Amino acid sequence: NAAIRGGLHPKDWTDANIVRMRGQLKSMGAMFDWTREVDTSSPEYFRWTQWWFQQLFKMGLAYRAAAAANWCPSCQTVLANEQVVNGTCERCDSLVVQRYMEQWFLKTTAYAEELLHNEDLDWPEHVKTMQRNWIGRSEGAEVSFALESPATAEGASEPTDEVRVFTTRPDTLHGVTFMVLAPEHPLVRALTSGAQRAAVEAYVDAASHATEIERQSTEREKTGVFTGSYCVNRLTGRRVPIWIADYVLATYGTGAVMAVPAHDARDFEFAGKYGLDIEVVIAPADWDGQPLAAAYTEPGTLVHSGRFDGMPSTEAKAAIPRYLEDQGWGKASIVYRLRDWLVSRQRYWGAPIPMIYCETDGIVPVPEDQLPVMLPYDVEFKPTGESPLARSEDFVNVACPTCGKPAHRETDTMDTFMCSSWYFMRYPDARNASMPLSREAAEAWLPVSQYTGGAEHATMHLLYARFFYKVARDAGLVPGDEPFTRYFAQGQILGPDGRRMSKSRGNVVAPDGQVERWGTDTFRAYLMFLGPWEQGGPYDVDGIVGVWRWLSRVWSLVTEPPTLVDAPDSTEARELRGLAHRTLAKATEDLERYRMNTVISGLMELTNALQRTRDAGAADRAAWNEAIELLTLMMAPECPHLAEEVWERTGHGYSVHQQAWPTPDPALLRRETVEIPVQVDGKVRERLVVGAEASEAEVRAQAEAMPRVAELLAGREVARVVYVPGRLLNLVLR
RNA sequence: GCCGAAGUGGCGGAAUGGCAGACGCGGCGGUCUCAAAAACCGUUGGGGGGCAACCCCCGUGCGGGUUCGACCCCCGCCUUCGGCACCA
Repeated sequence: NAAIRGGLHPKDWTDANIVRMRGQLKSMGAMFDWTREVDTSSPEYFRWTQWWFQQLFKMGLAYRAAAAANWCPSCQTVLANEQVVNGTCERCDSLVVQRYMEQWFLKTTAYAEELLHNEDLDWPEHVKTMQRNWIGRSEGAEVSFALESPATAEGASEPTDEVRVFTTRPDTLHGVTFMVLAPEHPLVRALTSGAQRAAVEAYVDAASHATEIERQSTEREKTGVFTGSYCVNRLTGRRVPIWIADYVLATYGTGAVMAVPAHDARDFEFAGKYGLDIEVVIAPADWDGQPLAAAYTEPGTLVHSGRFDGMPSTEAKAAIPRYLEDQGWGKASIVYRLRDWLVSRQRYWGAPIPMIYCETDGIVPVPEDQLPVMLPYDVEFKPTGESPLARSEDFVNVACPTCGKPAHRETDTMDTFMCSSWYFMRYPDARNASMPLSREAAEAWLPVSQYTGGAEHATMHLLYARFFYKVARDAGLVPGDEPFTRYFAQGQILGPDGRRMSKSRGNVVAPDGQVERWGTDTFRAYLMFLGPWEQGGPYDVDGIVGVWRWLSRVWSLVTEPPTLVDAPDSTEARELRGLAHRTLAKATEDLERYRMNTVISGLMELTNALQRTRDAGAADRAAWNEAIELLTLMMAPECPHLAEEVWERTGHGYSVHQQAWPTPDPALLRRETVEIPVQVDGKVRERLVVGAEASEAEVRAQAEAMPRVAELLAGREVARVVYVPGRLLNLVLR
């Protein structure tokens, strides 16, 4: 889309961006091993993305199925969700419809259970929670309801005599009074009676214009239409009307739900609105046999449930599915909210899907020695009504690898998430021309010990990458089970408009201007100083001059030092060394937690103290040199260029970046005296300087001797004394 | 709507049960300068009192709670941001 807007070919635009961003990364002093650079849009890389696709196909993890895509009838093209605005096309305002076509899926659900278990990963808890909720495991039962007369589902050849539903409440099965299918359910057309046809078709059409987010809104009023057909609850023999409603999604469970209005709030509301029966089957403890005023969703005792009467509902959740299984009417079942991954894109700019369709041999992978399937450069990539590659006859027409007869290539390309799901597995062996990576390289480097990326990737990229890694493991390519043992979710620097910087929004601000004006070290340190790394915020360079001033002060300390004398036991010398080591202790701790902003502020404080010492005229030689040396070492990660220069000027050899991170001296961390607040009834009234190890009695006596404290205590009785050594004293009055 | 996160001076933020506002920007006052910029020094949450050293009250989105003590923990709300499967 950016290329179309800019009137450029996507490849030229991408290549230009790569050159530019490579330069930006280097200008910012980012240190990478460039021999391992990977470009996911290069044939050397996407050859292996295609190899992965075939690997998944051979492992039975890739399959074709019909799936909906947003379709603009006027532009004749598939739209991304982002391009659909209020149900209409962002380009031409036409009403967007759902168009069904055969597309490729990857079986992410095959790994749902394993992906759910992320508790041992050293990742932020909120990201792990989001993933678990996204995968959304639900335990329940799949239950078969008998159709009154057989019906043929869309796309099926044989009629069926049942509708299957998934429910998390099998204990309420005897209270089913209606059934609801998703409007897209394949049986809808067959089950619709003549009298209901117009209403059902209108409803299905309306539902195709609503987004999934709208349909799942719990505030939106539930609507639905009766199909005119019935099915039978095998357990009770009850005749159950079949409805359709858009709050039921075709993509979850079986795309059909049984409705128990007495024990589900949504069903209760729906039954009330359409005058459907409400049958109580779980009795609350104090139930008087009267109709319920609202759905009762808590545990209780089964009633009107035949052989299960009197059973606690918690027990019935297991007993009823067991019974269903014995009868052949259903079974206990677990479903996941997670869906299989649709990877087909009807777009030009992507890795071609390396498959061939032959009338005789069906779906045939392109032979491995013919990979990569190249993406032709000279193709009309603007929207035309079909996949752009389908218009290139040279691309489409191919001999079947099996029988040699004319066949045609798949013309869809892969979701770019495919390319980004395994790139980190390529870094260990980026130039390997015979396989995606060797086992030796994988053993040496994987899994990734520290991964970093925005939390916006929590449920998609990070989950796809975990899926890919497990597939790679099962293919014997990589060690371990997880790609990223440790992960840090950085915040995002937003555009000046406060929204995410994005090529499609056009609000991207490049760092070049600031690097040019202030230099790399100032810009780097400023980015770190802006705020907590996991937080992010709007891009705003107003404060950058403060970092520039700081670095200028550091420079002046080195070029214009004080007169150095030998006075190692002076108070000033001891205080300077103590401050330097306390700063080091804090920086060490902060760096481990990636709190770069407080590392910088600590270094600024140390610099300010050094400047005060310098301005006083003279300093102890050893203490001064030690403080400057520690400051330089602590600055090396943030301001690598200035740190190197200072390192050399203070008489050290090359290089500061080859020094070990220093260790604080514990003896210097202890303060001899501390100032603690004296509180009376929780309010600070005085401050007291005491020895760090002073006892409660000692401190209390000193505090009570202070005139203001004595005044506040006059005539009152101290009921309680709270003393936290080194922190505070609190005198609580009666 | 659902899932996740965040709300602190004019601004970015610090403090994760113990002195709210470290560090920095900006503002104000000053030094230097013919002047301006830059640089440097001082000052800076709001309100009130005192000639003054200082003192008092209020204050971390809103309402409640726990605690000697709450920005921090608990309950309920509000707002903003991220994600919601074709932006990546």
